[in-house]
Amino acid sequence: MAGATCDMSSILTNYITTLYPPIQAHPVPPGLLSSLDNDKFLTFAIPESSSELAVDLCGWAQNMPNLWTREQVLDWFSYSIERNKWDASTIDLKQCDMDGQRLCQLSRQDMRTMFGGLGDKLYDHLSQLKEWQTPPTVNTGIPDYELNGDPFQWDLICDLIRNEDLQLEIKKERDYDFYADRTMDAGYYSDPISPASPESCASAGTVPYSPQAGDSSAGSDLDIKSHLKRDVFSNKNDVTPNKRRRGRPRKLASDCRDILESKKNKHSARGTHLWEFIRDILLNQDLNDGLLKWEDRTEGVFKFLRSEAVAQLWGQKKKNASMTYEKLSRAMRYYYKREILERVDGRRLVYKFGKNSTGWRLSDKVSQGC
DNA sequence: ATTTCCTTTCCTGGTT
DNA sequence: TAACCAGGAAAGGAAA
Repeated sequence: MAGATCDMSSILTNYITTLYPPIQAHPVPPGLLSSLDNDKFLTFAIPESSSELAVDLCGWAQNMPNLWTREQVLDWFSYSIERNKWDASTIDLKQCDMDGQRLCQLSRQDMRTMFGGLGDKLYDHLSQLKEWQTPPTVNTGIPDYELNGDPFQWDLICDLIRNEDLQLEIKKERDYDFYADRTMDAGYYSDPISPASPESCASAGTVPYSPQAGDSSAGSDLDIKSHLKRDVFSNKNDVTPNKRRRGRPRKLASDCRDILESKKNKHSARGTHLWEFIRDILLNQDLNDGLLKWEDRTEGVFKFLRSEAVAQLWGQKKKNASMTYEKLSRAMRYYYKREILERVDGRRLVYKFGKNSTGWRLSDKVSQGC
């Protein structure tokens, strides 16, 4: 019996690890990892301007704005509205309905006319993105990281490069064999929905989706690489050292992903939301192992096949051994009100993604292994 | 220190 | 009878 429990635990652990691999599992330069374990990490200087720019780079500047689809343009508007804490009700969404080419043709005055006070901010942000999209092809002499196509790794780098001390660490490590002759794995493209959003990570470790596939931000790995190098190694003059980041310091966790997650979403970490956890299982059919299944893929209807096993998995992720389907389902029912889930009446163990859930639609992600 | 969000836990009562 | 559903209430943890 004990053995069986142990086996189950082992299976679940493996499952969790596979679905949400700790970032340490990937090769990260030793200097960087040691810095993560250092308390200094919590109080490192975060230069506002460069950090925000770095976030943008990691999220938006991976595709030429003039190549954005209408959906991507809308996503960008949405992101910008939120980023600037703008009252969305003052924006006529019809004005946002354009593709990237049209967007890039707008002058500052056009933006002002269309979006009022937000127009300047939009124009400036777009200009920054366009500028970052045309980096000089200067060989910095700095070896690349091996990212293994893992978006968490990208996030880690994005996070680290905003940190002056870590920049020094990186330089110290520049001759370390670890990076030597490494090349970038082009297996991942970040989601434009929002920089480092949960959605962008939904396909993490699953199936990279192609920029040609239509909806997502594209952009070559070379673009990103150039951006990273520029931010890490070229913008030293922009840095204001030892300025503490606003708000509560991030918790130092053994799981580096937690550290990264804390900045991505107002209140949640990637995969921490139950509905995202469920979604990710559904999108990882190879790992699903009969836990959940799509009843109607296009409508977002799914069914729990092994409800208690899913609950245990959720509990394992939340380090809560007492999680049950009863409790999990209560949390699921709270999503009805927020329209993240919709009721499916008369069907046991069946739920449906609602309009406020993202990342599960076939149009959201092409080729997610579903 | 406070507020907000997202659960988690417990519960009662109903349905399949 | 067991399993599940619905939702109220209170509380906890984390982040802002």
